[in-house]
Amino acid sequence: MSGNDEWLWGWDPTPAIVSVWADDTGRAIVWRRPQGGALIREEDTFRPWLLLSSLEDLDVSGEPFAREGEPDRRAPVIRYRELGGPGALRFLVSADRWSTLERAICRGASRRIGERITRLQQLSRRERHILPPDEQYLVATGRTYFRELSFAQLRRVQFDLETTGLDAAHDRIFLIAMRSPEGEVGLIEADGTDDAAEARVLRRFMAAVRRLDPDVLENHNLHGFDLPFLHRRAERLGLPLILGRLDGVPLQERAALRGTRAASGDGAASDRRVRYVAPGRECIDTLDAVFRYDFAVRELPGHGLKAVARHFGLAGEDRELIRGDRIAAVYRTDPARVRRYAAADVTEVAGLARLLGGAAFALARMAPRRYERLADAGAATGVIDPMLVRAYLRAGEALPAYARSDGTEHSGAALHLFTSGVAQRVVKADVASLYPSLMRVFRIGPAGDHLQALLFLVERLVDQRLEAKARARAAAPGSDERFTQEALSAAMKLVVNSAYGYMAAGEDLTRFNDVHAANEVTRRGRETLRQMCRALAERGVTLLEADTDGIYFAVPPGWTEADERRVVDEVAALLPPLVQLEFEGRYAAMLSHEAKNYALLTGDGRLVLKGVAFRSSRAEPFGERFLRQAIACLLNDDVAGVRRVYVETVQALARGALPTIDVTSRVRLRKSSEGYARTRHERREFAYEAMLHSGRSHWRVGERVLVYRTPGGGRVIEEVDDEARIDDDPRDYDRAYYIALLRRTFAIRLDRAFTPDDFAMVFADPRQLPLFPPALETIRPIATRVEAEWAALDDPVQ
DNA sequence: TTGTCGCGGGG
DNA sequence: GTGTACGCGACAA
Repeated sequence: MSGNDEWLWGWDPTPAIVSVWADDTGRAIVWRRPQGGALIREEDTFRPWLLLSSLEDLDVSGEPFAREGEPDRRAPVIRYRELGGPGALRFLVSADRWSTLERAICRGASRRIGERITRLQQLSRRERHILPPDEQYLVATGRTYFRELSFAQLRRVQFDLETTGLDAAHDRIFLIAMRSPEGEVGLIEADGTDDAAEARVLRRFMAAVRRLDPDVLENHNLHGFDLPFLHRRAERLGLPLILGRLDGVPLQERAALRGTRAASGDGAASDRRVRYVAPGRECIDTLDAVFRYDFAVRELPGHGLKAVARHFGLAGEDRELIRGDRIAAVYRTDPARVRRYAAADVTEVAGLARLLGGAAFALARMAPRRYERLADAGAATGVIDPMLVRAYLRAGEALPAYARSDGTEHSGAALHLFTSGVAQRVVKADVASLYPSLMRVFRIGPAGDHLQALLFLVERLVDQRLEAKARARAAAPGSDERFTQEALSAAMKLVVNSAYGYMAAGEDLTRFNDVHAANEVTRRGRETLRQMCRALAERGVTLLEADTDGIYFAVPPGWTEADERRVVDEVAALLPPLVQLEFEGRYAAMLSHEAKNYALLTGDGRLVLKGVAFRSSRAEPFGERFLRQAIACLLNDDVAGVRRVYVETVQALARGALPTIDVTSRVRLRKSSEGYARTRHERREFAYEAMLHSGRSHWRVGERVLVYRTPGGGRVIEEVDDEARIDDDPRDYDRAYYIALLRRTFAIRLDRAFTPDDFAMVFADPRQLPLFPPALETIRPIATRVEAEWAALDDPVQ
């Protein structure tokens, strides 16, 4: 083990920390659950601290202070240590409590700059580095969460509110579902509709939280809906909302960009955004995990609980679905349905949290931050920055000041479209973790990081990740150990892949960002991609598309998979060590439409669509289905089939044979009916006109509807969750409009596959031309070289 | 047409 | 003492 592994994992061995609460008085409360058993609460103390670039403010403050370890008769409570190295923030100043530091430094600073300052945060960011108390504690002690504890040993409770609406100003909570760590679902229901009944629900909820005593509270959109709603209702009812482990301490606020708008004292909405904190417990929002997941994978149909649970196979066959704005009404007539619905919610959340939550859990073993902060932080600024700060302080080195921008723009990755249209025998090759590899090969790290701590983190985490993956493979499937090692591996991957993003982060975001270093990484990346493209082209393949770290190319007829692998290996051998080009997959055919927009046909006949041109959640279902069918024919070299699909779709539309649902698109109403009434005379908007035309003169902001065009305007179909009412099928849609739309927005996505004349023939109006003109037989899909891209292959990289 | 802003989710 | 994505639609210029 390398001595500097402290930079990765901290150094204090205290196991099983499940929550930390620290305050300005230097008191820290640490909750631990060794081996997943009984909870232990420990009191600790620490000296609140900050970093300063000079001691001048302390000097002029008149407050006695002294270097650490230096005897002084006046026994000052403020002590400092001067850190080494070239960094600007070189004085680590501490006191027995924060207010002592604040008073002294602010007094001095006020004198120095001739302006009254009362908070240390008011000092220029160049002059100080301040962490919240819990992070001061974790950085100073080298402790981290969850040592020797598995995810399964955490006590996690899920809860979900059912309310009469979305607006906490007048809607109420009438039911709360809870799921215990043992998997039991309980319901707390209102026994009336007045304040007193709702207050009883809240009190029973607080008691249940106290009794179950979870380390973690979870729900989907917990920070966006449930906690703010609870907070607001409790405030209205004059009830202190105590969900944490500190006696009598209600929910606290913390600033968070992705939080909800805080109500200022007078009740008016302020610009400040907050998230709520329950001291002693960690509030984990599965929506954050879903975002983080989909950011990398980009596969989810939506981010809502129901859609995600279904996507991951967590939803039961008989999952109860109720449209959001019907829940309260359904509860009055059929409460059992709402109970099943709420129970399904908490059950799915528990599954989702386990499925996607491992990475954040593992991150909390590394970075000196609370688990709930690591779950919602961006990986670069939220994880790496605290780790680097801890590394520097551990090494006794000063932190650099925020680098002033010299105006250099950040330059990005390369993207080349070499060929558009249809290609057969397609291979995908890519470099795993290109940017971290380039950082290692060329020793590219931030200029201000003279300890090269970021490079050290990347190198050690790449190695340790291989070990974690091996341990995961060795563990029994489904076991705790397997889960833990996979989670560690995922967390390490997240950190490694964020190292580049960390350097590219905005100038005030991180201590060590460096746009020049980031640009050097992308420049090397572009160079490497270009080198791979050239080397492949020299070996007789047809380049199709190259993006950042991956290349699609087509091989000549007669090549076997062994030939394909051989060229990839040959090209891989030309690259720097550590930059590993891999054979990623092979496909029967590809339709390349635009850069990042293409369709692939796999060897076993599956169609994979990528890019907004082919995957749009807003597209009308008939168009989406047409695209899938037509592209499947096209990639199977069946042009007559493309024509047939087109003709059939046109005819079905013309006859009104398609159900109405197939021509709808999904919209969200952002203006209220009153709001739209005010602007309607200036500007008519289709979705609202469709509402009015359907006899819906009142709606709520945020309501989702399915809209479609009729000859006179438009109409709407309501949705029950993601399911439309299938009995709502008047088929009064504007047939000519949808036939035109089919060609204008869907057929056009196959235009790269044909010459203009052939395209006109394949997609000719079947009502004016023969359905299957004989010339169709001779039409073959084409591919077109983008000559400029090929020519530029030999240019020097910018 | 082009640029800026806000959303994504929850009942 | 907070800090992202990315692509899209709505709206303003």
